[in-house]
Amino acid sequence: MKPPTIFDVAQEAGVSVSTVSRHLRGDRVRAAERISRAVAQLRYRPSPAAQSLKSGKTGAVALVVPDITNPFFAAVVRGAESITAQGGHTIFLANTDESDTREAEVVEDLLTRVDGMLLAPASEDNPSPQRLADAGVPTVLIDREAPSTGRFDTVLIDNHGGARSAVEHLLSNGHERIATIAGTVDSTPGRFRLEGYRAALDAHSIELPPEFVQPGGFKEHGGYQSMLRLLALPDPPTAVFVANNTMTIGALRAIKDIGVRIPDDLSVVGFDDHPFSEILDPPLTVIDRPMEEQGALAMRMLLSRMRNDSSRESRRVVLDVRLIERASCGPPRSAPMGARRQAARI
Amino acid sequence: MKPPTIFDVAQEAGVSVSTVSRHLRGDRVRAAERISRAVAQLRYRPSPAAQSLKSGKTGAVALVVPDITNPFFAAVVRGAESITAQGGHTIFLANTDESDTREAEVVEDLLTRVDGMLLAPASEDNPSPQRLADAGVPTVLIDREAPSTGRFDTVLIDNHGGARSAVEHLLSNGHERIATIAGTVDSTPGRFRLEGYRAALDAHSIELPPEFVQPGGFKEHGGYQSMLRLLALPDPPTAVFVANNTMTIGALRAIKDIGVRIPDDLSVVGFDDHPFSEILDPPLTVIDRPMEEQGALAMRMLLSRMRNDSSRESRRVVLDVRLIERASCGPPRSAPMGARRQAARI
DNA sequence: GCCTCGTCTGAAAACGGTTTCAGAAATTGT
DNA sequence: ACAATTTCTGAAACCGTTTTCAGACGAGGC
Repeated sequence: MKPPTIFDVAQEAGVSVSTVSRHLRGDRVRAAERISRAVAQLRYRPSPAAQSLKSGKTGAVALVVPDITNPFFAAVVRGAESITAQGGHTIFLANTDESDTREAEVVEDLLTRVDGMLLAPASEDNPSPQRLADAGVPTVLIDREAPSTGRFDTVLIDNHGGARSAVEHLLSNGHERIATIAGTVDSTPGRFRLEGYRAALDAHSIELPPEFVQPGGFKEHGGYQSMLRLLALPDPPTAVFVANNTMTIGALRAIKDIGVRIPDDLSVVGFDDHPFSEILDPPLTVIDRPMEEQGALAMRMLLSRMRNDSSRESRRVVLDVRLIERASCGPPRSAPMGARRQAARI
Repeated sequence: MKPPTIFDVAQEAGVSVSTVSRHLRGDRVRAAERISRAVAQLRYRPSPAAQSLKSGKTGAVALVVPDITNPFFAAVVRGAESITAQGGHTIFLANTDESDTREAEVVEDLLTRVDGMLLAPASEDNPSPQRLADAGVPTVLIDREAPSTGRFDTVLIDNHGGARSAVEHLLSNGHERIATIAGTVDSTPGRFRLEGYRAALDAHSIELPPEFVQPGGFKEHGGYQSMLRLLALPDPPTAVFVANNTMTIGALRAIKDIGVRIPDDLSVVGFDDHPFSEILDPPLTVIDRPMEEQGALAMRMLLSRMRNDSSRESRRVVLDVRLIERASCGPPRSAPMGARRQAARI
């Protein structure tokens, strides 16, 4: 009934527990054969609790994300998991629901149960990374920075550049009235994507009506409402850059409800690709990034950091993004013929 | 540097470790005030390793799924997580990549680290549930059964009824040449959805050409290939029931590539709803089910089972599904006028 | 003021491993 | 065959908690 202990194995094999322990850890031992048989027969597995009590290591890492149902974070989890699958670490997963207080709770709880943590903080000014640093838990931040606290290993993507190239794609199609549905501004992706958007317009000296920046909060409903507001404007935009995947769904739903046509009436660029993007009508132009790679890289950095005893100085990696051109962008209705012709050639 | 132990707290508060332990577990203690202060000041947190060594409980549950990037399983994880968030259990997550051998590995590894397990087995005849039963780990199966072994608590959905109502919806639109892209037949959902499909056709005495059942393996690529084969048939179907979400994406991509139009040339019903389903053109008719609820319910059953010391006999819960009618189904091209008119009224 | 009773306390023994230490056995060299 | 090594072994300490077991202390009854 009760799981067998190392003592049972020792007894079965007629040796001391020390010998069994040594054999299991790889030492040469005379009774190796008998011990292996006893282990197999009793189906013995060492107790992780006892092992980690002695060693101080838990053999586990935590992975804390704002929302596992977001395909991006699901991909990150998968990428991270594919790395640990080899190296014998198991993964604790926790959702924070984009809430700082919930994040503080789960971090506090996980703190003692893991050897390291992969964290996508809910906001930039939240205290979790600092807490982890204080507790001496190796930590790698994913997708979001913690500028208030010290340096952390971080795996980001080029949010600024991605947003900028999205907007530039729209500009090159002849658009000038380009709006954005922005994410939460106190998160790294939200902030930089908004800045990239602004920078692109700035570079082309295009004035930006304040109502062209709509807060969508990275939520589908926010994207829906924002798009509704944009389309209700007396002088609506001819193109919209939507700053993440879930808001894009909401925005497209609003567009569908209103009856606006893409790309004839409105051009749209989203952020983050999805298998569905390709089969929408029209297929959606998006900024794509290596999602699983981002999770895998973060996990590799975490494992390395856990080995190197936190001596090495912290690294900040920025992954490249790329524009996937599909058919959701075209020239604006009132565009000069040049741009219209140019777009038609694509 | 090193985390403080209960001994440090005892020293700081000027009492014995026993007293500290008692206070933390809720006993009335004279030095309660001083101890609390010492705990707060040292930021003491009991070591889970030591606690579980003593108690035999780990305070963790495992959640083993075939593919976390499948939105269904992501939703299940979220639902399960929302339950444990209250009750103080943390979640180990593992992916099996739909592989029996990988599943055996992770189950074997997790076995000793958790008090209970939520498992969506990769196939129906795999040995993991039996192994868990042998080891005395409370287990609840999600979405997939283990008929070979004994009874387990299981949370299923009405796959048979869902498939059947999907096909009946197509029949009521006047279709008679209805194909299916089936999942892996040795999994519960794959098996029952196929049977439900067959049952519906049988009930209407419709003969079924063998090539109308295409194996898609629950993968996007399989859905793509299957749809290509169906459309290349000399006498192709006028409607297709696709047995899961990922295959549906592939199938729709094939349809788009070929240039077939929905629902004019082909009607389609998918299994599992998705935010994107509504904004496809045309919006996709699907069988929907309570995904997060399925995860939450499974977790509730697991926690209950963990309390009741596995005495109670096992329960098998089947959740209802429902058809969401959208615009991807219409009468077949060659349908009799009656059906065509009837469909138009909808 | 003394005895009894109940409450609170600290020492010590687990829990199941790993690791140090010293001694036993096996090996080598002569 | 004996000493000097080397390899292997078991006893015991330890990791940080919880829990049992007595004993100390204070309160209440006579």
